[in-house]
Amino acid sequence: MANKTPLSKYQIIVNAIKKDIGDGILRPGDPLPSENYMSQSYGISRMTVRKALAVLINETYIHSVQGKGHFVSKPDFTHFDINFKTHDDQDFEHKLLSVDIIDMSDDLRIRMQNFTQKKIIEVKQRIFNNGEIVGYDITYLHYNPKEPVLEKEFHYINIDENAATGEKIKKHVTLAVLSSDEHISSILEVEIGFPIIQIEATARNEVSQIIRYGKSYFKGNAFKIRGQ
Amino acid sequence: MANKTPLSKYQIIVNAIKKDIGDGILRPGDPLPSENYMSQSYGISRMTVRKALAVLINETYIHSVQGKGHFVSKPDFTHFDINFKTHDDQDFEHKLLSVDIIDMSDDLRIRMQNFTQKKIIEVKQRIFNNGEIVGYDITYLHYNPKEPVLEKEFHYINIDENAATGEKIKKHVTLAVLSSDEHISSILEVEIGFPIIQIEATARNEVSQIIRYGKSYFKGNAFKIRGQ
DNA sequence: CAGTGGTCTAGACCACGTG
DNA sequence: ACGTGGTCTAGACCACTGA
Repeated sequence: MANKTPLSKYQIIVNAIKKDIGDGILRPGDPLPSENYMSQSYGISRMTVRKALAVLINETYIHSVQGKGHFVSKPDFTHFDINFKTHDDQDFEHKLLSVDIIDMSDDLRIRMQNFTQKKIIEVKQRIFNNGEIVGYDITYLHYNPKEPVLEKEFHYINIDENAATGEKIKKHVTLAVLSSDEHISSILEVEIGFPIIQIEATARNEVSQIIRYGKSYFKGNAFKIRGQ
Repeated sequence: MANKTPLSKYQIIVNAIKKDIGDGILRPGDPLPSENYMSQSYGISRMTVRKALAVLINETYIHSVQGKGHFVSKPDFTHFDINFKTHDDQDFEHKLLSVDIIDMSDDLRIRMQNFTQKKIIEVKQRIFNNGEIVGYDITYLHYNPKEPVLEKEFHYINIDENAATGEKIKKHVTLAVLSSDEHISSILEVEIGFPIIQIEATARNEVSQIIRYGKSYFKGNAFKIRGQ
């Protein structure tokens, strides 16, 4: 019944504040006691209080404003932490179908808002779970003959490329629902009309140039989603 | 061109490690130098190194294993951080339609796996953006006459109720696609057959009892999704 | 100005993993 | 026994807010 390991000091603070929020003692917008106050009232160091607050910020219970304090956040009904995982909680396997350097089509030029580049890298992958195909992905990458972009891409795809200068890649994902057409049906091995979830992903650099554009097609029944 | 505020020491470490991961110098599974090593090699305190690592852990670039070290994580293609927001990046507004204490239907008994409770709280909300209705939500909550559950629920809905004891609520969200039927069409003001995204959310307590069950219906075209 | 959070230090002790 | 990460301290200085 009792916990085997006693809770750490910061975890006790975390739980106490969560309870106050849950009980409505602290309500959205309310300020928390200051770090120094909590440090003294709990009899612990300020750094330990900050560790507790960091956990709560990370879990979006609160947020901080420099010079003002920490405040209880509004519960966010619009946010979900989603895992595209299968029922048995296994990861998907990605199998490369092809990597090509192709001429940009007019459609791609428009989608990637790039009218100067002539060639682009196209990566096609099939996505499997437990031997069964569950998805199909096409990704287009900016082609720069000087850089081993593909290498980089396969090393670590979710990277802020300009991290060294502190610049951020802005990613955008759109989810849509459609019925499988002949092409998708043949790849995913489903009948035409099967519900498909299409995920369209765009990555932009600091100056809003699209440096990556991809589309994934998943079987509508192929995944499980876990919410925060 | 230059940054106005110089980067903090921990941010420099964060960027350096991100760059090494991006360049493939550090690859998934690789260990990072130990905290003490980085502390010495960068000439900063261990706590500052830990702050940098905490940021990288938070952004899922790395993970730690006590007694062993920090390791570069595999890029996770199955994870998305989703915001159900509108194109203008505004939040949705939730407008309460009704709150009732109702008799459990057989269907609900099965969905909530509760065959002892007779009554349950039903909360219906419509979800608006910019004056336009974009969604509809029905949530069922465990009814306990002794507790002001509703109050609590409206204070803060994303709460770990048993936080004080360290117990966790397990939440589960399922996303499905369907065509609008007559009922949904009348509420969301769309024609029958309109693409609808249905989100089904279940919350379980420590002993896997379902304490909350809800369904939301969103217009398929009503949202934008941001991926991590 | 005083009060707040943000960064950083130089230690300490503990828990865990491996040889 | 030793190296790793996890927790914690008691200070320090800075940046920002608001009266």
